[in-house]
Formats: sequence, structure tokens, C-alpha cells
Amino acid sequence: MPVTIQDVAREAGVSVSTVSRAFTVPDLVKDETRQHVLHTAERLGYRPNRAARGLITGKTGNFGVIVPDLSNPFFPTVLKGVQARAREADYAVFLADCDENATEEIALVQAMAKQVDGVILCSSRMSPSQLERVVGTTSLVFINRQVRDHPAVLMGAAGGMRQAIDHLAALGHRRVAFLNGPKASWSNRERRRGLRHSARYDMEIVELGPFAPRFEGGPHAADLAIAEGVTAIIAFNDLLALGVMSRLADRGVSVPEEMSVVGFDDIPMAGMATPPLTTVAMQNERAGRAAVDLLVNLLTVSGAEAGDLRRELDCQLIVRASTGVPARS
Amino acid sequence: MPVTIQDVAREAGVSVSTVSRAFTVPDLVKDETRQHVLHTAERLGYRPNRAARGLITGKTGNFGVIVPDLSNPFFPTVLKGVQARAREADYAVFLADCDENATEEIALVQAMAKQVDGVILCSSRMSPSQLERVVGTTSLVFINRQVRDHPAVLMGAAGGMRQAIDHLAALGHRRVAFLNGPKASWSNRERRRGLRHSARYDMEIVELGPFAPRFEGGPHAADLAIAEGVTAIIAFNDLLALGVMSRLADRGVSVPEEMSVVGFDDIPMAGMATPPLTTVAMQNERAGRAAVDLLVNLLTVSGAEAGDLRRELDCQLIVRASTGVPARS
DNA sequence: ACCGACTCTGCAAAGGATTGCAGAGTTTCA
DNA sequence: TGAAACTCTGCAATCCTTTGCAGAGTCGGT
Repeated sequence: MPVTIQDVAREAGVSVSTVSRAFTVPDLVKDETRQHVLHTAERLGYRPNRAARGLITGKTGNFGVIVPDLSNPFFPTVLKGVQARAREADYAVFLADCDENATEEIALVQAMAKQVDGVILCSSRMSPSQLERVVGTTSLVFINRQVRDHPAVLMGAAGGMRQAIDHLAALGHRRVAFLNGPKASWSNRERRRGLRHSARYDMEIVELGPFAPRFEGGPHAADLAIAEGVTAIIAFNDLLALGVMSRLADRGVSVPEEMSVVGFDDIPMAGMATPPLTTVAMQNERAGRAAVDLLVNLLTVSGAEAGDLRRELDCQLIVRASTGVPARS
Repeated sequence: MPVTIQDVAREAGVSVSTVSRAFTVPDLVKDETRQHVLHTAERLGYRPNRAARGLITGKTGNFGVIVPDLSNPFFPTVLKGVQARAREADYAVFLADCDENATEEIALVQAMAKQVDGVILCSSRMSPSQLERVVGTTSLVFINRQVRDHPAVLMGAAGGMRQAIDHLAALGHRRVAFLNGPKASWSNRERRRGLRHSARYDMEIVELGPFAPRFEGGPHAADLAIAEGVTAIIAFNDLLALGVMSRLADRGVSVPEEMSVVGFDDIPMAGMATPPLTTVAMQNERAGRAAVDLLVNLLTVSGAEAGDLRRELDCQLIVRASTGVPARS
């Protein structure tokens, strides 16, 4: 039923080699012949069988992407970037969700290995020792995770954090809480790194947590922050920040008059919250695209080892209405 | 570098056929031999090459999923279901985002066709004539789109709409606006179908729109609704509803005291809005799983034509704080 | 002792594409 | 005119599995 290269060859009156070449190495076949072949192929609706091609070339033309949790709105956006860029580069993408489970993640990489030319690991949850097991199985590119000299695209949250601190300092805040996310994660370490910027100012940072980086983690965090007497809160991510704001509203603490709140990620609902949330926007989609670029580069130059293996994207503080001048005590 | 069936055969001292059979038709090979082969394969880390297998069996072990827009939080959740169920059934999934573009959608289906055993189309944007072109290319299962006798899983929004109307009627609303989403979409038609339920009550429905089913569409819609003097608004989806609420807040119209608002989808941010949004929850994840089940079923029974080709999931109204008794005029 | 019925295994042919090698034409240049 | 150098095309091997067919052995029954 599906039309094969044989069908095209027969119909066009040439050999299969010629058809193959007309597609893959156009300069090797005479203009006239090529036109004819291409036209015939088009007419018959021929599309090369990538599996068969992969069998001989060793390249599948596929990528894999593994994300920790699709229901965290952060990931679909980077996925969107990966998707778009991959298509431009004529790759198809396999998607897998490992449910925040490192063991699943390993299994997925191994299962994918044979069917893809490389896989992109988003905020990988694997421990270093687990990583060792999959490195070498296939080409790996990390997003938001730094592991030795492996290619990675990093969203420099430290810079974003510095902007947030500059912003809060300028408004006059002197005592600010940081709500930790998953302590072990690269993302959290990166945010804390930026936190040191507070030393430039007469500003005191109160670290709280860790908290689950979800809306549900917010209320508990908010109560602790209030008890600490801070005038501003920087949350690990927007979900947590929204949870905080919800609790603050319940307790009658007005934002930003009595408490300023800053998030990270700039997920869509950040701008829709009341008040709209000041947050550090990451270039998720671009990160996704960059990861694909890195991977493509890695695969084409192969032995050359050239090219930059690390891409760092900067963040941008987006000031909305959840931050303001602190009430004078 | 990668270990093939040949390697295993050589190492185990049997023919490749035996190795192959040890995996695919275990009863045909002697217990002892099978154990030995399996053990050897395990030791060598052998994993069958699905592409090569697919070449001969005609089955790839892959599915495709096409969604209109990953940044709409509705889709990642159904994607999550698809993903999970597919893995259980030992299928890998290709993901593609068509950016709400029907032409892209066709191209994607065709590009995927050779590499998958079937594809799941989420809220397909294709016109009937465009559909004709891809039907037959591969096995298709639709989510939230009804097309002739094709297998589909439908989230019965009409039922949800009826619940919403019951709810608003019970609260005493007499004049209610419905904000249309994309007019041509099945989802919108389905909601309107449920709208007829208002005839049971002394309730008048004012249809407005269509509006872009996004947050940005909300403000315009809200203004129109206010001008119509309704006491409650039912929006095509949550994003639109949130946009409406944002505008209402800006204009000083309190929710739910002066205006009740109902959404559809129950996206995560619905519960986090202020006030939390009353909405019709869909079983997205289950829909994703159901679609995979349908597809698997379709592929295994093949000729038999048996099995139900349509799965209907019901909706559930979730009453939160955005709906209440209307203010007496 | 022989035959049929089983059980288990191997050979070899697919399946759809790519590619090294060689052959057939054509052009260039002496 | 002939040889060398190109340009273009076809043959056939190859990638990794699966599977129809047939051969080798075992066993039970007569």
C-alpha cells in the first residue's frame, strides 16, 4: 500500500539508486533525470521510509525529550521550542514524561537510545551515579543541569535573581525572604548563588524551606515569611509565589502594600494573577531551540569536537504589580 | 558499537533465528535454550532495533500525537495521559505542535505516517476536506472532534454545560451570557448544544463572540457582557474566563456579587485565581489514555472491526467562588 | 524395527533504503 | 583520431530483524 522507492523507480524508468540519489545527493544526477524523478515521486506521493534509511545510515532523524512533569507549565513551553526547532532541522521528536522519577528517566533514555540520534534532558532528576549509566548510550544535551563537560543550555537564574534584588533594594526593602525549592536541584543552587548579590546592599536575606515548588507549597511558606517579619518574598518559582499570594490574600495581607512578592519562570498565569506577579522570565522556548541546535551541532561535527558545548541564556525581571515600596514600620 | 542480534547469537552459540524467537515467540524455543539466550542478551545489554523490526513486521511500535498549541495548558494534561498509557502499552510517542495551523497539521500527519502505527489528533483544526486527504494515510483517533465514523474520544461538554446552567439557575440567574470560542470547532458546537438546556428554566441566554480562546480575548468579551446587562457569564474556556475576571476587576465589578463567571477546562490556574473560578472540569488525562486504548484496540483487532469506536467522557462542574447569588437589580 | 507426529533449530529470503564500485556515454585535449 | 577525464547511472551488498520452510532429532505406538 505505501509507495516505496521501488515504485518510484519503476514508474520513472530508472533504478532505485538514481531515485535515492535524486533525494540525498542531487548533484550526482543529471538535472533532467532528477526533475523527472522528483516529479514522479511527488505524483505518487512517495515519502522515504526513515526507518529503512536509518538502518543503513545509522541516523534515525529523531530526537528524544524527557521532561520531569508535563503538568508543570514550565516544561510545555520549552517543549514547544524544542519541537519547533527540531522540525526546522527536519527531526521528529519523541516525548517522554518521567514523573519526576529518576529511575524512570534512566529506563526511558535506554529505551529511546536505539530510536534516536540524541536526547534532551530537561531538569534531569538523575543523581550523578545514575547519569554515568546512561552517558554514552546516546548523545545527551541537558537543559538546566550542569554535569561535567556535557553540552547543556542553562538559564542563568543567578542573573535574574540579581535583578530581583536590585529591584527590591531600589524600592527600599531591607529584609527579604527567599523560599527554597528542591534543595538538590541545579535550579535552586543557581538562584541561591544570585542571592549573594544582596551583600551589595543593606539587605538581609532570610532563607526558608525547602518547599514543594507547587501552588500547594505556598500557604505554609507565606505563614513562615510573615512570621519572619520580612517586607518582601522571593519564591523559587511562580507556582509557589502564587500559592503565597493566595495565602496572603486570605490572611488580609495586601500585596504589594504590606508584602512584595517575586516569582521565577513567568508562567502564563503569572500575568493573570491579582495582582499580576513580578517575576523573572526565563527564555524557555529559546532554551528549547538552543538545546536542539546544540544537539544538531554535536551530531554533525561529531569528531571535530568543535563548537561551544554550553549555551547560557539570561533572564529578565518583569516588574508587574506584586512589588512596591514597603510600608514604613 | 551497539550490540545486535548477531552478537547475541554468536555469543550464545545459536542462530539469529533462535535469538529472535526467544524474544518474540518464547514457546517455540526450548526452555533451556531460551534461558541461555535471554541471559546472554541481558549480559550484553542487547536491545532489539525497533526500526529493523518495523521494517519487516510493518509495525513501528510508535504513536504520533498532534496538538494545536502546547502553550494552551489544556493540552499538556491530555498529553500526559497519552504518554503514560502509551508507555504501559509499550509504545513510544512522537509529539508535534501544529500551532493551530491546519495545513501544518496535514503535513505533520503525512510526515509521521511512515514512522508510526497511528496518530492521535487533539482538537483537530482541519476542515472536512482536508481531513479526507489524510484519512487512510494511517490509523487516526480523534480527541474532541467528531468526524463521521472515525474512532474518537469526546469530552461531553454539553453535559458540563447543562450542569453549569442548573447551577446558575439554582442561584437565581435569569439572564446569562455565553462567550463563544472558535465557532467552527466541535468543542464550541458541543457547548452550545448544552446551552439549549436553559429552556427548562426561565433563563435567557445571550450569545456573544466568537472570541479568541485566550486570556487576551477576555477584556473585550467582558465589556460586551456588562453592556448586555447579564448577571452571569459562561466562557468558552478558562483562559477566556480569567481574562474576563481580570477586566471585571479593573472595572470595579465584583465577582461573584455583581457578576458570576463560569469557565471550562479546569486548568490549574483556575483554582488559583481570585476568586477561584467555578468551571467545568474535563477528564483530560483520562481522555489521553482512552485515545491510546482506542488506537491499540484498532491496531490489534484490525479486520474484526469490533470494539467501540467512540468513547465519551463526562464532565464535572466544579463550584468555586466565582459564582453566587445575583445582586437584586 | 519402522513410521508418523512432535519439538526444536537453522537457512535464507524478505523489508526499504544507501552507497562503493564499475560500466556506459560524453567531452576535452593533444 | 585516440586516449584521458568526466559525468551519469545501475548492480549488488549492506543495515538488523522476522518468518516460512525444511531438516534433525526424539518419542510413542504398532
